[in-house]
Amino acid sequence: MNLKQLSELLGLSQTTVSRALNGYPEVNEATRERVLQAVKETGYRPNKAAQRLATGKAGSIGLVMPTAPDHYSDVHFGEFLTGLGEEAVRHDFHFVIMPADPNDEVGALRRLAISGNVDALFVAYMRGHDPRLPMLKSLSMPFLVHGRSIGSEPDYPYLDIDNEGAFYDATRLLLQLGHTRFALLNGPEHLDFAMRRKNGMIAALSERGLSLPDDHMSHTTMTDELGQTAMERFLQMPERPTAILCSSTVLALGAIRAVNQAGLKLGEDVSLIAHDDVLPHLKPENFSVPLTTTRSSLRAAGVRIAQRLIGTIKQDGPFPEQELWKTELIVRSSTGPVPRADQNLGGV
Amino acid sequence: MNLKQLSELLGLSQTTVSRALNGYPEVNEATRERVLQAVKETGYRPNKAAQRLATGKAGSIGLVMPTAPDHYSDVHFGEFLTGLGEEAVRHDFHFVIMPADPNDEVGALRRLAISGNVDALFVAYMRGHDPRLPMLKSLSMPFLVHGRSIGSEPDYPYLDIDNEGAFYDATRLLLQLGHTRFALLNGPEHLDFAMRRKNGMIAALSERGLSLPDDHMSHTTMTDELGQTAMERFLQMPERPTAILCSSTVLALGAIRAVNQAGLKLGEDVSLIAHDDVLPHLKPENFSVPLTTTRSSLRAAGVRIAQRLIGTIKQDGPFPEQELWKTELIVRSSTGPVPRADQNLGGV
DNA sequence: TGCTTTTGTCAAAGCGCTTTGGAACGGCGT
DNA sequence: ACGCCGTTCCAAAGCGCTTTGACAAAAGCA
Repeated sequence: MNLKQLSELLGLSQTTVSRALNGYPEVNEATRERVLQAVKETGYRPNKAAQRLATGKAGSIGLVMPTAPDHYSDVHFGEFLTGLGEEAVRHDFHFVIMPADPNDEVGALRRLAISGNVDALFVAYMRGHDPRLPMLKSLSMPFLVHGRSIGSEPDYPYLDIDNEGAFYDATRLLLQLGHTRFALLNGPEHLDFAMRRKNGMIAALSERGLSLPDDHMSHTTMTDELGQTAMERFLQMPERPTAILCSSTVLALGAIRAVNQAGLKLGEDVSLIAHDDVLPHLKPENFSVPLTTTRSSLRAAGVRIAQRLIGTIKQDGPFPEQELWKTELIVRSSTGPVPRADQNLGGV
Repeated sequence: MNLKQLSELLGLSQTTVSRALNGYPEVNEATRERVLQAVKETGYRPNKAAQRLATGKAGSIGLVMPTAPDHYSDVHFGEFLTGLGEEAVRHDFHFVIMPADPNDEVGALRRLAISGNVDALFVAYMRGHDPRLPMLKSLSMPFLVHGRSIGSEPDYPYLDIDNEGAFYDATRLLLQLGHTRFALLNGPEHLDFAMRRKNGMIAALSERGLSLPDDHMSHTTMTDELGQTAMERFLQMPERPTAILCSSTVLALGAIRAVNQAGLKLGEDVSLIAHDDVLPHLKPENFSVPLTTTRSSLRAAGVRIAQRLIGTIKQDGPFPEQELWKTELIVRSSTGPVPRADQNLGGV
């Protein structure tokens, strides 16, 4: 069943049917209804290839999937992709994926761009001075990045959350509660978001004349096991930290296991604030001690990025080039005043 | 630059140029050379959409990417995808990916099929009685599965490795070395390959009148941390197992850490055989005690699957419908005779 | 030499859609 | 009655490629 057959069936011209389908104003509402009805009955679906040829739009956005262990072992990426996918399906867009050796991300991105299969590109997992950025800019194809890249000219379209602000605020809260000995469970060190969170934390600390020694930071892939291991190390320190910042609720899950196994009480002996990406299977309010968090939905970011990308392709715009989402600081029970015994002991 | 312009430039007809490009025989070799040369100089690339429209082929294969934590936290999938991608790039094919809620895999697969964006479908991570299979069969679109599905009618095209055989052989080797107390570090219980490996192991054991109690099996996502945890549990048993089978070298990595930390010697106190997917960053011969393995390259499987899928689409066939790859049993130093002290103690 | 094959090339007809430039029609004012 | 406008629809021209059917030119055969 194609447009021609459908239009013959309806006794209309192809033009009219096409316009009815694509929401053009110059077609009678009654006619449009009739067309829509016929589409339902016949199960007509426009041929994608023909649409692509006629419009010059592929209806797809490209992304290269790095096959490095770092990226894969990451439920966060899955959650984000789900958001992207949700919105894409809604507009009948799809993703073209190119698996690539992590050493050849730039090349893979270029190949994807010139393949003619995509209208726009998307990248994530930004690093400092990210080499993909100059490449994308030279490409004359719309693109959007999730996150930012420290050290790069900030003249590219992005969506990011205010990582510095989030961890700055979280640190301030803990400082106000009297804590002076801090530690950080962070994501992989080379990733932009991890750097920014660290910076935000350090900024707040230095306002009080405190610093954060290297051995009080852990940079790992964000799994619960690694969170536990790192936390165990912190807890074995002679002057163990009482205030922990944590880049993910997944890391926090492990960290809290370590706290419990050490016979300590979360929110009393140890205060912890985690960043909450709103993962559906891991709700901070359901932890045995509900978690104080900085919150920003990863899935919502995916939805928004898909929206902007698709909007740009369809030229629905204009969209803001750069969006920086504030996070919410939600106080629950995992934070409390510094324990009496640890007061006035001075910072690390 | 399009075909028309290119042909005018060359003083040839579009037909001839098109034929020269697509390897048809009825064009003079000298002419073909000339065309190819011009393509290089002008950087001409055929318009994908037009090709799709003219040929009816999309030049792409679809896969739904489950966003469940299980699948993501899996370097194995990345390695496999790399193989697929390698071969796809070679033929200028691409993947269309649809991220999907794990509860809606079947629906996502159907949407992908009717979207008109793909010529063929690919699925992996098969489970028993997999509900995707009947759906795919009803679809009149070529598909290929990696793995098999216990409990399903075996009338679908697949590529799988002989998981039963691999673990049967591995178990026999350990039995011949005198071991009687076994344990298994396996992948997620509901996945077909894990079931088959367990079955192969149990088959070999029962030939000697041995069995494998539930607490001597661990079913987890295949990360090194979880391998370590599970192994620690095995080693704390009053009659600790001396022979370990392991579904991945990644699990083995953690397991061996546990062995070392318990002050035991691999290949002497404990023998271990792991399945080796030939992950580039984890070579069994580079372990401090080189690992005895059952080997089958996951990347090679990816390449082969892409070949078959692309071949089917291009009707290059015929390909065998079902392929079952034998694994190699490669003996290195992580296996040795049962320790003297543990001899004749009887199986679990 | 005249005849049939083979070889190398071409013009033109799609593939199924979007979109441009008009045309038919009714309602309005004069 | 006429001309003019806005609305609603249509015919036809692409989009860039593949492929069919035909045709010259070259080659093989008698």
